[in-house]
Amino acid sequence: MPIRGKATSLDIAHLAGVSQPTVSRALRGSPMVSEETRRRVLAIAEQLNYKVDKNASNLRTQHTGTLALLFFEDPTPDESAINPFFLSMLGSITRACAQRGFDLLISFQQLSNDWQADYEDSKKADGLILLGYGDYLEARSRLERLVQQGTHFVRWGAAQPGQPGVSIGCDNFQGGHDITAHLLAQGCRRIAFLGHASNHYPEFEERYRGYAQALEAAGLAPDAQLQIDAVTSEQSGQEAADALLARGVAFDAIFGASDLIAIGAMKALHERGVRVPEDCLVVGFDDIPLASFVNPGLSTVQQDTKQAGALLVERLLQLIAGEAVDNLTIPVKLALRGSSRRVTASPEA
Amino acid sequence: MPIRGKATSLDIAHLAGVSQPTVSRALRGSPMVSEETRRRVLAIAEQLNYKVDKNASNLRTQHTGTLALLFFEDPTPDESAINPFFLSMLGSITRACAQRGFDLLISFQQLSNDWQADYEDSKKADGLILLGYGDYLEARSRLERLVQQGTHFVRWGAAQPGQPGVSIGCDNFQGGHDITAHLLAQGCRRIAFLGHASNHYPEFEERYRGYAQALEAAGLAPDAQLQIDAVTSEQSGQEAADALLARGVAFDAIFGASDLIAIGAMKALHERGVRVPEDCLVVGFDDIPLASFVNPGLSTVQQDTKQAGALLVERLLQLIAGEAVDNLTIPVKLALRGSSRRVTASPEA
DNA sequence: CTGAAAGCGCTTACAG
DNA sequence: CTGAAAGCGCTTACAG
Repeated sequence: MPIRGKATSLDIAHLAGVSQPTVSRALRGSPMVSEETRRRVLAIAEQLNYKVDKNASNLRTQHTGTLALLFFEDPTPDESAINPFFLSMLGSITRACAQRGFDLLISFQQLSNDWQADYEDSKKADGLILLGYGDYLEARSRLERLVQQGTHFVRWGAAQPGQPGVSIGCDNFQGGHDITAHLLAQGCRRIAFLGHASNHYPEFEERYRGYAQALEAAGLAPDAQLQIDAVTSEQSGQEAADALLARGVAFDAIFGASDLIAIGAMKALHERGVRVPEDCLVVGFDDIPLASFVNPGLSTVQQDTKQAGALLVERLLQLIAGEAVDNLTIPVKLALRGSSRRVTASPEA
Repeated sequence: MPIRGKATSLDIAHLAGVSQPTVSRALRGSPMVSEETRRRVLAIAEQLNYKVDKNASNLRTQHTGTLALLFFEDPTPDESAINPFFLSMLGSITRACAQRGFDLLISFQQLSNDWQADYEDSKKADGLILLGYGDYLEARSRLERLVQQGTHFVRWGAAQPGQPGVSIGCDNFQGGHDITAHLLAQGCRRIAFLGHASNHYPEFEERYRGYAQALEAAGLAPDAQLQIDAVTSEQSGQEAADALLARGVAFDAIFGASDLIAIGAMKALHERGVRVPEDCLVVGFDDIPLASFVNPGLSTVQQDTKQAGALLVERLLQLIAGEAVDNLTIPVKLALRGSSRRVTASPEA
């Protein structure tokens, strides 16, 4: 038994009086090994605290048992500010990986100039999970390159026809529709939309389309004066709400394309003395943990991150196994709180 | 040039008309290769989109270029609820790793029964970063085993004499002292401490000791009636505050041993009609993002997670390089907000 | 059920 | 400056 350095399967073989391949078989639970031999090998392995060398076995088998998670967010000013929604996803993805016996390698793409970081090419991972709302049109060519290289990957985001690779996303359209219908049911007629509504941000665009359809179903036309661009950050939401106020147009509700936008907007309204929900209802999208903490609580569209993480991992594994995998859209539901509760009586904290 | 499968260094060697070791040297920037050869090799490698097989090179060199981050929290009821403080750490650790060219493997220990998951033994990582506030006495034997096995690791937490391995932590004592002194300066005399104050939770214990010393410096004695056990969660903080109220003892401030505890306590106070800060000041510890969002904003002790993450990685790398590394304590500072602002005039939102 | 042999794709002395 | 050789620690046909 070697004092220095970790034990190898050969050490165990010597001690057990068998060949090294037999040790390998015993350890991997092969049926081609007698019970007695297996027991002996296992006991010695345990005693030596032996662990299979992953590099050696990966090299031999040509797969890694590892998935890589790549965040490709727009670079944020404060680098520690990861979008809280993706943080929730991180948790569920980590768990899904662990349950299936895979390790997770994570990376933030801001730092890396070679985009997909070649995790799969360099045999560090069997496949990639892509997370992030950046400019889709910019990302698109990179996705195409991944497809072309035969890289296995799944992406969280709007599933659209003709797009490269496999996407899994929530039903942004339905979510946008339902939350808008909710505002309409509260009596709102002038609902502002804060967020990009272009094909650069397909998730937001879908939410906008749902918003527009709900309006039209109620006999209202979307008013361009009530839409202001914004990306997912509090700061951006605050600026957008300020810009909306500066336009001087009337509005009775704000739909933030993400919770961060909505929360930033609430802050702006508060600073200008516009009361939520008395003077203006506010809703968001995502249901990040913060949504239930702001005052009043933010009504929003809830994405099931637990299910999403599990599905991303499951589908990626299918892809790696060579199965065909389709895009997938996950249903959403509303989480209604104080920010969209029409008050008729006297306000209370 | 092979159509199927990734290119290897041998493929490149054939195409460049050199031996395979020469390709390896050229790619790794060895000075023992002529400029002309290097250029030729590099060009072909690029064209073939060649990437070094990490398993092969790791196996050969016997290190991985990967660090593993292990969360060992007490299992939480809602599994997606990772302590937000550690989430901030995750961000800064990821960045520090990337800057130094290391990959990060992450794992949540709740799922794994073999504790340190043997990342280093199985050659998946060169070293471990341990993150989590669990029961220290339970963790201790495991830390000892890691030391005994010669595993390289650093741990975030209270640095105490005689403890196994290297710990890096913030100055919990000073933080507890300073925030308590702040409350005293606001005129508080009956300050409750919500959180465990035993050696099972050394970080909390240190914060408690700082609290006690500040009280004593002001001529006050810590009152056991004003201390209630709690772990880091909103729920636990809420229960602790309820228990405090149930005791019927007078208090004019609450020091939550973590922000989550403090925020839970604020919720409990609010439900009982106790106003913050009019009737009772509240402070926490950590400065999680949520702290500035609750209403009123939570005064707290700020830990510099950016610096902490960088230091954890730096020290771990030193350890791996065989250097001696000491425990380290990072200074803290106060982040004062509305929850500890004594109001004399009329209250306002 | 077990062993001898080959090979995964690199890196690194060792010669020249 | 370059090549032939060895070997990192496994897994998997191939024989028996």
